[in-house]
Amino acid sequence: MNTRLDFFDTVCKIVKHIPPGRVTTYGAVAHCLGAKGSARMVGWALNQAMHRPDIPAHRVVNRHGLLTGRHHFVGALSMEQRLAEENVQVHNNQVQEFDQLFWDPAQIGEQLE
DNA sequence: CGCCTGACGTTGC
DNA sequence: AGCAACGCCAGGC
Repeated sequence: MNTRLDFFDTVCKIVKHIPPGRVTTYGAVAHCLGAKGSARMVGWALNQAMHRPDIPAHRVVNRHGLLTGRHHFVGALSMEQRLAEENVQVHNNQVQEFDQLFWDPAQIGEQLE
């Protein structure tokens, strides 16, 4: 219950704080939530959050930098397409320079700084 | 009420 | 280094 709102709320905030041209992973968000072992829950939460325009879920990918959730995107624009608009090089559903474009949720404070 | 699935990650082999 | 199995937690059937 509260856990759901807490998880959802935190994921929501983190994803919204993801800077453009940057991508993060479910595990990184989960780790920030304190549920590092529940990376799946992040995807689940995002599934609920992606329905909101303020939630750029397309910037969240798996540990391999692969756009695993693009099949869940009902929009005409696919994740790779949107990421491409963000100057993020994506090829075959895989983010190029993923290690370079990787953004950690812990950097939120730094971004605000 | 119990089992399976799911936008993942880590550890073991 | 690559592949397989297990673990998480909640939702759906």
